[in-house]
Amino acid sequence: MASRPAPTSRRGDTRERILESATNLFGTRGFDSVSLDQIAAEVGVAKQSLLYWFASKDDLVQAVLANMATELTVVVEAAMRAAPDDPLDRLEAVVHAVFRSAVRRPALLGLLRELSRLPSGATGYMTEHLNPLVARAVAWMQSEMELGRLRQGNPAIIVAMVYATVTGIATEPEALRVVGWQQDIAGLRNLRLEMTRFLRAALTPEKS
Amino acid sequence: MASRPAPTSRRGDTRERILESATNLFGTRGFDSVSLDQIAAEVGVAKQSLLYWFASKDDLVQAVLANMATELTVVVEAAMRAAPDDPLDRLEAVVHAVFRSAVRRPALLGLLRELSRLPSGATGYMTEHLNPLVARAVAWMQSEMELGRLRQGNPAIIVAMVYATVTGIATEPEALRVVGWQQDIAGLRNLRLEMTRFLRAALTPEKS
DNA sequence: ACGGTTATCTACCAATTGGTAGGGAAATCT
DNA sequence: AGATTTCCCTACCAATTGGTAGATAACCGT
Repeated sequence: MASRPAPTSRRGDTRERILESATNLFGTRGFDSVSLDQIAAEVGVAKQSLLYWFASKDDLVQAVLANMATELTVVVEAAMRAAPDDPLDRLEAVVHAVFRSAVRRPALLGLLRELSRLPSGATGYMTEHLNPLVARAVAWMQSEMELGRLRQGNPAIIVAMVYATVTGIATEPEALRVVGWQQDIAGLRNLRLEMTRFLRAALTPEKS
Repeated sequence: MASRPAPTSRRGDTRERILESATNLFGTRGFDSVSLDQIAAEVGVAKQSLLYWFASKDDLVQAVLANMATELTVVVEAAMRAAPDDPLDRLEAVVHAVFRSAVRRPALLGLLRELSRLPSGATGYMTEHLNPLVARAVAWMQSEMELGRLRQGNPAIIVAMVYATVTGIATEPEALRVVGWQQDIAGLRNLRLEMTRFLRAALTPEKS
């Protein structure tokens, strides 16, 4: 009685497909709002298959976060390396890269914002994971300030502020729709340009 | 058999106490993550008392959002009226007021960010509620731009960007802690000043 | 003093949650 | 070939979820 359908011939990418779906759902709807059943349904697999690959929901969350951290790190570092030397140009390149990633995959920055809701254990893990990236950003900004190539200020807070601006814009399309922004290709381009000008203006050194 | 404890002599403020707790919990932990039992426990009342005052969880959410919208509107409009005429000073005053509210009550802006997760029905309701406020902000910014008293740009997007910056900073203390910010009174003051300088720099008109 | 309204409670309930137990097909190893 | 491991499944389960039913006590106007 060959009643059970053959394993649907999906190649051994189940684990990655779970991670993919979980990332998108967690990042857009929040951790608690997404059930294992929903993820399983989207992947097209039984819930217990999730629990085979990830021992618990917490484990899955952690894997998703780790994934996101490395993905983000790769994007930022690649943009950083390829960018010109002038700090404003460089910042623009990084923001552009992150923004493009976020548009293609809104869950990416959404996950970052979800961190505040986690039982603080995972937060610690993540900060540890992202700390090198953040520390380098702060150090870089500080040194550029000292060279007078960026506006003076508290580099740590300013890094946080740039992060807040980009993340907020990228993860809250509602806020943009409320002010009447059109979500099409032209609108997206315009948004990016406007954001770039905003950040440039915010960070350009005062001509002393 | 006077076994049941007398209604604890709490004055008829149950409804407001429910709204208060619900606002804080929803705003900090998210809608789906907070159960009616949790709210009831915090208020010190049976869950069915919540359902007496609010027919369903959705009703409660809606009431919380309406509350938040008016509260925010009051804060912004009061600051707007009391502020000086210069647009940068005025913006600073409004940001200051909103920021102070948000620090005292982190859930306020947190709720705003939660909107993206709602089943889009409530989103529509909220945009309708907040639209006047937003529309006036955009119109004001546009006219000031035309007068050359603010940096030129797309006023709608810039309003959204200022919102994103302030909201992000106010609702994501984790992001600040990652960059090494100290959450004390001095740190808070410093944060506010730095944010003000950031926004001023971003919006000051280019000397043509 | 009394009938209705107001406000709160206890007792349930069906659905959903994250998770366990264990079975079976297929691939891999010896 | 036979044993073992890998991968996914069906069948359950206890706890929690939002919500219903209905009782009870206090208050209120008459």
